Amino acid sequence: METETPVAAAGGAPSEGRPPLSRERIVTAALALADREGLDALTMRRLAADLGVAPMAPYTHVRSKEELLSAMFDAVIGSMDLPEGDGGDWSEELRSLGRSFRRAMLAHPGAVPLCVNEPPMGPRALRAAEVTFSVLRRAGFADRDIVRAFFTVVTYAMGFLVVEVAQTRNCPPEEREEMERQRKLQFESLPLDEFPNVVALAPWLGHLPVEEQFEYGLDRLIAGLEADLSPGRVRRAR
Amino acid sequence: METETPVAAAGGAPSEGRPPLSRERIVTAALALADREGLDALTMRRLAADLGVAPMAPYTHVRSKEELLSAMFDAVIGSMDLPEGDGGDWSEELRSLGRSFRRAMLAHPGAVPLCVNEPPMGPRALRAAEVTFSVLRRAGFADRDIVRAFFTVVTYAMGFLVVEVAQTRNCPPEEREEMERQRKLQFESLPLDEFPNVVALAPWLGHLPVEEQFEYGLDRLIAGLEADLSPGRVRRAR
DNA sequence: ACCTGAACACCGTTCAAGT
DNA sequence: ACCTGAACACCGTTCAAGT
Repeated sequence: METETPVAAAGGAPSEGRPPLSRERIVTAALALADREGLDALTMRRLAADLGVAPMAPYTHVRSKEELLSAMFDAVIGSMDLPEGDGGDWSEELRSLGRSFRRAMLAHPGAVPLCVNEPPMGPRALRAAEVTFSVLRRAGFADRDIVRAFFTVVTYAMGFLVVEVAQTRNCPPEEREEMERQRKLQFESLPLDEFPNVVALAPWLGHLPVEEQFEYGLDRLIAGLEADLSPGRVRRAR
Repeated sequence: METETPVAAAGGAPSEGRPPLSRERIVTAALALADREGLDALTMRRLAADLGVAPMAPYTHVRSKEELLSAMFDAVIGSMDLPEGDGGDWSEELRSLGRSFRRAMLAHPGAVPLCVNEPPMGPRALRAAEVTFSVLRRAGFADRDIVRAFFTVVTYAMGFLVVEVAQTRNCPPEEREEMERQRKLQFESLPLDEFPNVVALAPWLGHLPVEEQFEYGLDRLIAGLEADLSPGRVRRAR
């Protein structure tokens, strides 16, 4: 988070001049730990150790581990870059919001798996939602479709991110190429009569350029929304 | 799984006439446990207890908990209903594959969070992938776009499901209506000057008909794919 | 109000034995 | 080959104390 207070960041002696615990300090430390070693390594006990404090101390500021996880997710989404101006093509603005969401989440890969727990509607995430709603409203969507379109884009982006970081986390970049080659070979060697398409597509299935794939899906989704809006098409009743 | 052997399903005495452990029996029991009490309750120790066996016994058939989770996910996707005929509108077939995926996953809600670990490309899931590829090929997509379109639809469906079951799990149907009313009120009471759209959309944000929302996104996505394919539009180079 | 320390009821997995 | 039992190094959270 950019709101992080950098005071005494390099934790020195355990109990000397240590700033008092606060919700924000706890969330920041939790994000740092999850980013460094993965969400599984984020343990209330390890978190307390990182903060130089007894295992139960964080519970004064956070009701439970689950509440902490929610706060972490909300904090990351709250750090999204949001467009300022009200001008420009709505579809380009929506695309840019999608990219912004991905960028913010990738800055804290440890928090990405939290996507699965709840839609991004926490206190700090609300600003991003508001901006997205206003973009869709100016595009001409009806109230109901604004909400539907919003959740559709969010669903796509979350699904993508969650799989993206899961893939990149459990396989360091050095082994990456080798793994892709392995997977390609595996698909190629399947029985041709049973899996003709999997075999034929093996080269593409082995190596998915992640950036391009994100853009492709986002493009198709927004094109689909555009088609729903365009005057040449009959709007569905209700 | 429909391949489940129903022999001695009602586990009686701990060590009398019990069928020998097998990978399949383990996966089936693990799915049953996860469906009943959630993925968090799926513990190697509890699983062993359910199977009437020592904590370490399952490890003879399964290398680690992670491997078991992969097998569970693959088994659920392998249970998808797949269209037989090669006829019909490709977009309708794709829609129906999306629905089939959701139906299969919802039949085992405990396995849904596993979506985040890997794309559905395991041994049993491959049949579903093959069918989807063939539908997209007949639609006229180039090899590369077949794969891109496939992963886009899968990403959307997985993202949707993961949030859907997370929402329905930690809130029983009785409390559901009350929670929705609460959320609506919460959105309505936000400062109007800061969140005009969130306030205006509160009724829709409170209550999202889940079935409809899934169909909406799937429709828009497929419409977007259609637009990429239609002759009236210039196909992108490369 | 904020933090501590011991304790409870759990985990996944290793390892050496058993049959 | 398949299963057991004890053990190791952990969990989240409750509870009674401390300051």
